[in-house]
Amino acid sequence: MEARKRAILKAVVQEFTTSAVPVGSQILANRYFLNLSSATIRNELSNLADLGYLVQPHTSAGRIPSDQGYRYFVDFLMETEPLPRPVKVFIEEQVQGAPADGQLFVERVAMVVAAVTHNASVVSAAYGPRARIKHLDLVSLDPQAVLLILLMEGNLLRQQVIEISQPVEQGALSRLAGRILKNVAGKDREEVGSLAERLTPGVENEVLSQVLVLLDHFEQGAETLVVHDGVRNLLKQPEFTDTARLHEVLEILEESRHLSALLRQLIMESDLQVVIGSENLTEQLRSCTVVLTTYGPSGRLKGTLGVVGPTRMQYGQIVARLGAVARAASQRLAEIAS
Amino acid sequence: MEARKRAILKAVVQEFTTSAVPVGSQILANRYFLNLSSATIRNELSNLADLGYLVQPHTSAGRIPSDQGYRYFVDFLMETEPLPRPVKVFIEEQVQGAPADGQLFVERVAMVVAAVTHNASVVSAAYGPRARIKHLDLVSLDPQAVLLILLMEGNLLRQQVIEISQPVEQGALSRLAGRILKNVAGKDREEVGSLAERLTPGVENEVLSQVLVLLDHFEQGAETLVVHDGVRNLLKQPEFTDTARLHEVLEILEESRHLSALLRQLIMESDLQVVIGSENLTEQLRSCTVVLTTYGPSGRLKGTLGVVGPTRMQYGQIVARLGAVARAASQRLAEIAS
DNA sequence: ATTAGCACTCCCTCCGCTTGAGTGCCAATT
DNA sequence: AATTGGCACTCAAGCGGAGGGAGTGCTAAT
Repeated sequence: MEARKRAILKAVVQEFTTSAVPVGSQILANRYFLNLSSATIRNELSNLADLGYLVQPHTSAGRIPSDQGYRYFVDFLMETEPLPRPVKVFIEEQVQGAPADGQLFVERVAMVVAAVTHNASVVSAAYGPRARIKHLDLVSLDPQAVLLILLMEGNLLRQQVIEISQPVEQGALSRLAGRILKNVAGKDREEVGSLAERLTPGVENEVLSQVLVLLDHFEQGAETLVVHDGVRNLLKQPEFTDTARLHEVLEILEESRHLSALLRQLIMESDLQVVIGSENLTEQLRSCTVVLTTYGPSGRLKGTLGVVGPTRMQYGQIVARLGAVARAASQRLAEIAS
Repeated sequence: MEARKRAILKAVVQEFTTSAVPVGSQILANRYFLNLSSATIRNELSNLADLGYLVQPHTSAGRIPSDQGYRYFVDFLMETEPLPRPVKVFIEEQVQGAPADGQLFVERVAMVVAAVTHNASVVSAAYGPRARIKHLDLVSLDPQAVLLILLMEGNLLRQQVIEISQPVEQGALSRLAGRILKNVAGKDREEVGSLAERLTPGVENEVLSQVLVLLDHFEQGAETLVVHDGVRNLLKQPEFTDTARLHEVLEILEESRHLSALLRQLIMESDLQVVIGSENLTEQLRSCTVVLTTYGPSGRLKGTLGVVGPTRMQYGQIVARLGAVARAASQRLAEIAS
């Protein structure tokens, strides 16, 4: 595309993302292209519309970017905005002070993302199929019931009540837990699996197989480790004055099953993903953009962190800020979840 | 108030809560009072309005209940609806199958409340100042840093990184944890506090004082243990077609600090609380009703569970269903968090 | 290739009109 | 004395047309 067309497309996106009003040739000529007349710009706009980058809400209105227009903008024209000092400070303070607890950590990060992007945020805990067991403990509830406590890398803590075939009292349980831990500490799902196969039946094996169940549960059910925040930010956007739109989005956000599926399917591919409007496979998100990136202290451990908002969002700013939060979160997690 | 006035007020509330349209004398005469003329009912409606139980949106409209009208209805006229069989089954299945983990348990309960009341739900974890320590463990991170894991009654699990003054390796840590646990198991904040005072300085005391910090943190920061769900249900209600209203409510729901403060202040007083519209001390909830009740396996351990919705809600149904969830949750918690 | 000029389109807002549901009151009825 | 039918009155909501204005597309001139 010629340079001038690109410049005009860029101007349209920038103008529209801040004003939310379809932008006309006059405004572009006055604010962005002082050396061109509005008529020239009209011709270019018309061309850009023919090419599919812009659309007109109705005949006598200005232009707004199509999904394809936003796509071109994000791929070729967008400049990531430098972080304003206060935003940088806010992110660092909040994330550096985030609790070690995996669940609380995720909630904190979601809060920060929502605050700095002024959109809804979505964050999943750092986990992965090769995550290692960090600690394990057994607590006696009644003679045959035991609470299994499992701490994974990323400081994800889970508990599960398990039944054992013969009564064991707390002292023996603690020793058993210590013995098992020696074998499984630092191991991942697969390694523990092969360990369990080699073990003769007995209480130790019963516990191990439950550990496996819990690990698998972790894996599929990353659902429980996805949180969202900042829905209130969406309410301020004109595209959500119609509550029907918002209802669709909330259906996704409040159903963590859907949400985790969405994240998993998207984040496979690359480190920064911008999914614009109709590019979304999820029906309910067709009028939204989802921006996702990953964070994590290591290659094994990956969490997702993202933004959900109207397709009209300030891409440059949001990508920059999301990246900053991701870096801070990775760093903090390396400290506390080593 | 005379019986007939009460009957008419009751009819107005019932009609309005389902239709969301101001109710006129005609409809009442036709559907509820076949032996009275609409003129008679008009007189009664006029009286009820003078008494402050009803208001008129405008001169030539029907009547809607005022906050005072709803208050009278809830105090004297409401009949708790019997649970439909499928609802009963749903509640029991979902709550019986709720995970042992305190956090996940709360999330499950919030989902159930939202589903059966068709409103937004708010649930806090079962906790109290006299909650007892159930288990405690120490995990070595690096030589001087230790992860303290604390399991409380109600299966609330928290972790905190603590610094110790001299390096201790994992084996010794585990023995130390066992020793401390012997002393603190089954004790509450106060008992652990007096224990710590009697202890000579040393690593054991350092750990104990951190346990106290964590317990205090639990206490004030019940904030982290309040979840909400079902905001999407509110979007279907005509009173929230204006997004400004919804924004106010979301400000409260999404700020868990506010939310926990709200719950704490409300639930002090009685076991079932219905706070209607302007009765709310919280500015942003002035057009909402909050219905709260408590649940818990014991007197020591109390959680809150509630509904936030428009003042026009089906009080009888919601109170009944909330109660059913509370009972199921108490029972389930007694099983798993003994 | 650019631009001034101009007719044209169409949304938006305002205004007045009509409709209809509902009220309040009065006089008649039981 | 309570109830009721009758009736004038009120006001929101829906409809349709007029006017304004922002913006376009086209044409002809530069």
